[in-house]
Parts: sequence; structure tokens; C-alpha cells
Amino acid sequence: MRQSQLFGRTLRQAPAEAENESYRLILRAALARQVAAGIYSYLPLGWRVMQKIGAVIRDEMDKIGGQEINMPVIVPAELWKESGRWYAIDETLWRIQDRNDREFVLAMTHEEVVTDLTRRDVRSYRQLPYMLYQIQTKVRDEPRPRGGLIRMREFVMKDAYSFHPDSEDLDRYYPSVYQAYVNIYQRVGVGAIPVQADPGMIGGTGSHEFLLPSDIGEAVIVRCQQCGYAANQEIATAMQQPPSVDVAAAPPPELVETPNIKSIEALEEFFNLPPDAFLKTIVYSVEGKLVAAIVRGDQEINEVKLANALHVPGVRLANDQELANLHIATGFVSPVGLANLEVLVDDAVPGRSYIAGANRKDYHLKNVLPGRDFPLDHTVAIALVTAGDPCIRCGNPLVTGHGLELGHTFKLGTKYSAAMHADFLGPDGRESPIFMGCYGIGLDRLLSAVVDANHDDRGIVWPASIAPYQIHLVGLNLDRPEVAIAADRLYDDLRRQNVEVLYDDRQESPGVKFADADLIGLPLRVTVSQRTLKQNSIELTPRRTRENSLVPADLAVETISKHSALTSHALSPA
RNA sequence: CGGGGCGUAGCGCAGUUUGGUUAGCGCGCAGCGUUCGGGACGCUGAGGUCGGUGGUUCAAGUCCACUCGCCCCGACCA
Repeated sequence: MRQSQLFGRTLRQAPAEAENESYRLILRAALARQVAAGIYSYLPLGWRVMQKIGAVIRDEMDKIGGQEINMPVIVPAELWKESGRWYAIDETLWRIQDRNDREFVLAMTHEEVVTDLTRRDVRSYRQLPYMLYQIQTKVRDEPRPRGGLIRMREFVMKDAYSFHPDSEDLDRYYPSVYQAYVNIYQRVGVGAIPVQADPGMIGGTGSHEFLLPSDIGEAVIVRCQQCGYAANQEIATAMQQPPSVDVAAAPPPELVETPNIKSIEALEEFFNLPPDAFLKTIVYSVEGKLVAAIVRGDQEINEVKLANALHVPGVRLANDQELANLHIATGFVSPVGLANLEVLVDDAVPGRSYIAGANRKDYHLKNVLPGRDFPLDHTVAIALVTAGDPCIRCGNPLVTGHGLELGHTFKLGTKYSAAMHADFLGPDGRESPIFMGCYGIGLDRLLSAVVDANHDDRGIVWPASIAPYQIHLVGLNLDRPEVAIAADRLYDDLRRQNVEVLYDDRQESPGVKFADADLIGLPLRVTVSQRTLKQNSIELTPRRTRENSLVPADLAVETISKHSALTSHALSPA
């Protein structure tokens, strides 16, 4: 491609609204342009990267038996009503009507459509297992798009769905997808960490997220640097502390007047004790009922875990009215004598005594012993794991960091097949629902992540596997005919060898050309100029090292071809 | 949806507090000339009606009301 013809100008300054560095580079290098909040166009360079990422993903999906299909963006509402998600999902599900007022959704994922395809086609266990995938547009009316290509309202996703006769077969297949994902991230040049995750609204029996450690990430990763344990903070667990008091010898509770001492901080000051000496009781509203959640004073409640423990989609804090209705003394709540609502106790609570609320304004109780002074019927891990907590596996202190979610795999089980009657006949002649898995990767976000993980202060440093072109041929002094002829000839020779080359044939100063080459970030820069011509050679400059070397002109094509042979997924000749 | 910020030329910004002649600057863009290995220089020039609507006023980029859009934090997040 001749750069003089290439659509999309590089920008010296990024638009002011672009805050994170990878997004700034995406705009500056002319990969994409914003159309509306969370909605983007790709320019030629960016779209080539997307296609290359797609090629890597296709290769890995095909290797594990995937068959590529394509499903529509517009889907009849009936399918979503069958699965129940029409009712379960809020405004994020984009709903439209046709001219006859028939309802449709703009699909945010394709479990319904692929399950419908399956139930229409599959009758017998002999047709199982199989895996279908597509690389296709997804639409979600996100409450807050952000970060350029990080969270979009319209985006490109590889979504894959596998179908199995039983959960054992799904369990056997799942690791191959996991491995394919690890391969994909490695091949495109990002170090994604697989972590256990919450299945969320997709549902199912187990899931992993693939997170790239990055400040622009929205998830929090909890990791152990000793043993390698890693989990999303939403579901991370920590090792419990050993009991610190002699339970049998613990003294009875004692009422203490604590005028207007409501918060843990105020209690710390009042009693001059560390925060873990107290019990924290938070009242939640859960599907119309109130539930009390108890954690140690130094901990926070993990609402995802709480919701999972209660088998509900979500929880919210009780409001003042709800608390008032129950005659709860805000700031002095405790599980002691709290008979009129369900109480969940974090599993780190038992084993020692605490100062807790007295359920009476301006009073607390000393020497409250879990199990003796309040029941421990419902003890479950609901505390938020934070940095410094002991690793669940090895006990060493955990660390936390931000992570960008690059992919998510789920064991769905029969959630969709049962709801939508996707059944098959087994060898014994009995009908049962198909077991499903589903597996997603957002391509736009992956592109952002690659830029985030592969750039320097001059611009992008593309991994060869997904660079829009392999070679940036930069011609200087092109106003001199002998240089222009040599550069043109090299360009033609390289194209004849099917080398992907972007040829900067513009009439620009050397500084402009070098700066653009660094910004766009193709793996190898090849400079042809009066100076190199004089030495009967060309100059090679790998983008990553930026170290120049001269190669004899007659070896140029061979050397460069060898250099770019790394790419096994060349797009159409440049 | 709650909180905060911002809309003036393609991009980056000044001007708005204290209304007052033809709305400025840098980069970019066009033409000519000189340059040509790290975002060159000179001259000439094009380009905005100040997000939109309504209002106040002799007079509005500037004041008021409404409204649209974009960004950030939070809630949410398949």
C-alpha cells in the first residue's frame, strides 16, 4: 500500500477526550475514529489489525474443532422470552420494533439463537459434540461506555458455543478452549492471566476470565505471587485466621454506653482498639426481604458473593425507610437478638469475641461470641478479599491489581437447552437436554489491550502476528529520480514476494516520516535514501529495538522476506 | 441514574468572571519558493457565527432558561 493513497491521517495531538494512552495511540495512528459514545469506525490500518486478530482466533478455534457460522444481530424477542433473558436483563438489552410493532432485540450474545439452531437440527447423541463460533457484531446499550474501545455499545466479539451429551463431556472439552485462549493471547502479544470468575447473568456452573494486568482495566485481580493463585476479586477467597481466643473461657456479653458512636472508625477511637475487634453488620434488601450480612470490622462485604450465597441475581443496601420500618437502630445493629431477619455471617468471623452493636441506640456489647451469642447457621464467605489477606492455597499475603477482561469462558450446563427444549436422544433411547459451554473474546478490546501492552513513548510497537503490515518502506529524497526508482523497485519486488508492505512514498520531510513510522509501529522499517543508495545498501530498523543496520541492496528482498516470514496470516497482498 | 468537567476552524487551545467595533493563537490544510536522515523555513491564502433553541438587552461567544452531545468518577457490566 502506498501511504500517499492510504485513507486516514495520523494525528500529532489526540483529541482531548481521549484519556488513556492506548486509546490516544489508536486515534493518533489512524486506526479508528469515534462516531458516537461507544460507537466507532475502523480505518484501513485498524481494520487490518482486526482482521489479523480474527485470523489468529479462527486458527485456534478451528484447531479445537470449531466450525465458523454467522448469526444475525437482529433477533426476534420470542427467543429471548423463552430463555427468560428478555425479562432478566435491564435496559442494557437493546430492544427494537419493526414496522408491524413486532419486537426484536439487537443481540448482545447469541446463546438463544445458537440454541435454537441446535434444537432444530440435533436429534441424536450421534450428532454430538460440536462447537460453533462466529466473529460478529454485538450490541449492548451500556450505561456508560468508556475508554475508547474498552467498553463499547457496538463491538466485535468472537463467541463460541459447544454442545455435549453430558457434563463430563463438557468438562473434557472445556480445557481445550482454555488452552486455545491462552494460545490466542500469547500469539497476539498480551499476557492474559486466567482467573476464576463469577458467571454473572450468562449463568452456568463455572467460568474463567482472562485478565490483562493493566491500569485501564475495570476488574480487580487478586493474586498470590507465591503459588500463582489468581481470581477476580468478585469471587476470590482467602484463608481463614486461626481462632485467637479461648472460646470456652470467654466472658459473657456486657453492655457499654457508646453515645453517637456509629462507624467502625468512631469505635476504634472510642475503644482504642483495631478495626478487627468489632463486628460490622450491614442490612441488604434482597428481593423484597431484608438480610443482615456480618463481617469483621476491618473487612468489606463482597456483594457478588453475597448474592451468590443467597442464590439471587443481585442485592442492594437497605434504604433508610426499610431500616426504619424494622425499627433497626442504624449504627448499632448487630446479629445478637436479631430475630426478624435472615443473618449471613462471613466465615472469618467465628473463633473469637467482638464488640458488636446492641440493637439499641447509643449502646454496644462487649465480649460477643459468635455461635454462643448469635447463631452461625448461615456461615459463608461473603467478605471482600483485599491485598494482604492470606492466600487460600498457601497462606502468603495476596496482592491486588486492575485487570482488563479479555475473554470469558463459561460452562453453561443446561441453562439454555432446558429452557428452550434443546434435547437429544441418548443411546439408551432417553431424551435429555444438551450440555453447553460458551466462550467469548472481544476483538476491539483485545486490540486496545495489545496497544496498551505494546507501545513506547513514540507510538505503537505491533507484534508481527497482528501488525497491519509487516514492513514500513520509507523512501527519503524521493524527489531524486534515482532514489525514487530504487524505492519503487524494492516496493514492487517485496509485493511480488507477498510481503505486506506499507510504502511511505509521500513528499514529506524525513522527520515527519520517521515519526509516523514510529507512531504506526510496523515491526520493521526499511529506509531507502540517497545515503543508503550511495553505499549500495538499504537500512533496516526493527521498531522494538530501533537499532539500524545496513544490508546490501542485492540481498534486500531476501532479507526482508525472511524477516516478515513470521506472519502466517498475511491478508491480501498490499 | 447520582457526582464532576467540557462543547469556540480538522486537532490543541485563548477569549466568557466585569456583554461593546470585522472572534484570536499554535499545529494542520492550499499555492509559490527555499530545504531534505528525526515532526524544516519564508511569503501568500482558505477555513469558524462560538453545540442547538428560546429569552434578556440598543448590543450576546460572554447573562438567563431549556435542550443535545462528549469525557471522567460512581452505580451497572454477559
